[in-house]
Amino acid sequence: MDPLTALAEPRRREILHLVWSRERTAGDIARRLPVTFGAVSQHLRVLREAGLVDVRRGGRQRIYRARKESMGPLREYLEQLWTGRLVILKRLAEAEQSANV
Amino acid sequence: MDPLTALAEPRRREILHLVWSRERTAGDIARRLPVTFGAVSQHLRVLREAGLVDVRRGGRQRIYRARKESMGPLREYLEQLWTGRLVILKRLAEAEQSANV
DNA sequence: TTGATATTTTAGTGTGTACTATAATGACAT
DNA sequence: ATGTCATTATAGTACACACTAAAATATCAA
Repeated sequence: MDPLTALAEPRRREILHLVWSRERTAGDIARRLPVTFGAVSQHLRVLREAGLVDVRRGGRQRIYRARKESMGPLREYLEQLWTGRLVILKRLAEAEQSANV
Repeated sequence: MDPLTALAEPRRREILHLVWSRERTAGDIARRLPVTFGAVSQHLRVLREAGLVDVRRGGRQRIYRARKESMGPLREYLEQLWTGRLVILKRLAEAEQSANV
C-alpha cells in the first residue's frame, strides 16, 4: 500500500503519531487505543509495508518507531498536522466558495 | 474530508494531476478518464471540499485547477510522486525486513 | 419559451477494508 | 517439554465509498 493510502486511515495516523518521537511496543500502542490488539497489529503491518514505521524485536515484544528519515515532504506535513500549524485547506476553500463561484 | 483522505483515492490523484499545471473543464477531465462524467464530478466535489482544487465558471463550463499554493508540503510530495523523484518507501522497508527482523 | 449543452445531484449496487473473535506463532521461564 | 506472555494471522461481519444510471439544475441560443 502506498504511503498516502496508508495515511488516509485516521487510526493509522494516530498510531504513527504514537511512535513519532519515541519507540513503543505493539502492546503499548494497543493499550492506548480503543480497539483490539488484533486491529492494531493489522494497522502496524500496513504502516510497515508502506515504509512508514520500522520494527525491531526486543524479547517477545515488537518495538515500533516512525521511519521519519525516509518520509520526505510527508514528514513536514504530518509534523505541521500534529503541531496544529497546518493551514486548514478545507475551511479556506469553503469560505471562497460561499464568496463567489 | 481532509486532504490526506481525499488523496488516498488513486482516481483523485489522477484528476489532481490533470489540473496540476493547467486548468481544465470538468468535461475535459472526464473525457480523459475511463469512468462516467458523474463519477468524475463526485471526485471533483471531494477535491474541492478538501481545498485541493479551485473552480470558476466559464459559460456553462466549470473550470478546475489545482490549488497548489495552499497545499504546503503536500505539494512537494505530489510533485516528487509525479516526476518519479520519490523514494520508494515500500521497497526500502521490504528490503530491510528480509535482511533482518 | 423551447432545445441543446455542461455539469451536478441522487438512488442503488458492489467491492474494499476496519473491526471483532479466535486460532496460530514465537520467545522466554520453569 | 509445558505454560505463560506478546504478537501476528485468519475468518467472518458491517460499514464506507467508488461507481453507474438517471434525474435535476444551470447557461446559452434560437
